[in-house]
Amino acid sequence: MTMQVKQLADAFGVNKNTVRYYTRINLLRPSRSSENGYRFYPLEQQNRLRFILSARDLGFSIEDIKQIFSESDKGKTPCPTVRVLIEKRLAETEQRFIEMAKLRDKMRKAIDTWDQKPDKVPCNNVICHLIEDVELSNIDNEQAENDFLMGKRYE
Amino acid sequence: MTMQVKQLADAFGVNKNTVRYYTRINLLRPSRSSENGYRFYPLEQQNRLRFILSARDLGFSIEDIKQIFSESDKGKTPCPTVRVLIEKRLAETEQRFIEMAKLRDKMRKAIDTWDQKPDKVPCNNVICHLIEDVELSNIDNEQAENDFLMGKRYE
DNA sequence: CTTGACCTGTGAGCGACTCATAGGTCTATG
DNA sequence: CATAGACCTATGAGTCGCTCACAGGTCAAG
Repeated sequence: MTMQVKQLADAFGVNKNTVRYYTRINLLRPSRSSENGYRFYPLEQQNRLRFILSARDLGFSIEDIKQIFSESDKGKTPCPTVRVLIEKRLAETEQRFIEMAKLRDKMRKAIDTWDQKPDKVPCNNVICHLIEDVELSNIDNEQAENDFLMGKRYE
Repeated sequence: MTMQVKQLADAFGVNKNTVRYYTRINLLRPSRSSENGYRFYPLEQQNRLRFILSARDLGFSIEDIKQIFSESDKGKTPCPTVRVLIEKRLAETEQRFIEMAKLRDKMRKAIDTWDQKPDKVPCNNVICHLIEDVELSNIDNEQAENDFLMGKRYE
């Protein structure tokens, strides 16, 4: 029932160094063998790891998870905190999503136009004309694209 | 014509620490005052910075840019390398885009279902039921979503 | 001659791991 | 009972691309 590092890591499909890392930063709190210092993770700690992985999966940061634990460990409900935190993380994720989409489109467009262009040797001030020409054809109407990319919230 | 750090940074709208960082890692190679060691960036180096920023904007990594320079500095055309590298970076960007989209949807869905749910105090094995219940309703048909998210390549 | 705006190099911090190092412990087999 | 090999330990460094802090040197203007 109680597990050592490798057992626990294998049971949850994570790197054993990740388990050690979570232990190091005090997210997991195994008991220790007084003989050899080995960590032992009882059921409670296994549940803790399961929780950490679920929260991570939902986009919470390590700091978020620490904060959640700091409330639940006192017997307080962490739910209000969780509701606030996820809104922050969602906003960040949406921002990153938009940035990825823009970058993706920029790259695709570049590759597309480069197909027609020859390789060139660098000459005074021009290092790679492919890259340096991209900006020139970079007239974008960002807001329209944003509105599209954002999609609709469930309502 | 030749510029010091702050001038250069201001001219291109970047942090002066970024200019120093690029200099530190040998992407920029200013001349130095023999008296006080100050850096001076002539026109050639200003163009180099412009290039770095364009390449960065297109999703190239610092290592990529180093590689591009290592060819252009020898007078060789960096274009074939550039064409190969951007395909790699595009693949990564697409991957990250998909991950952001999935995460975003997961978070939105969670927030949506949480609206109906009460706050609860943690009790045996359950730290935050909001987070721990998400997995349960996590039956997704990933591939269909992927195909949608990927969009079409320009063809 | 002091103020304040510039400059220098180096080292640390960010996030969330992941790996390397160097060594201790346990179990099974010859 | 010795040894191999699979486990364990702690700690520090590496990843990426900056960004900032520190401690101090330099310069032009009032």
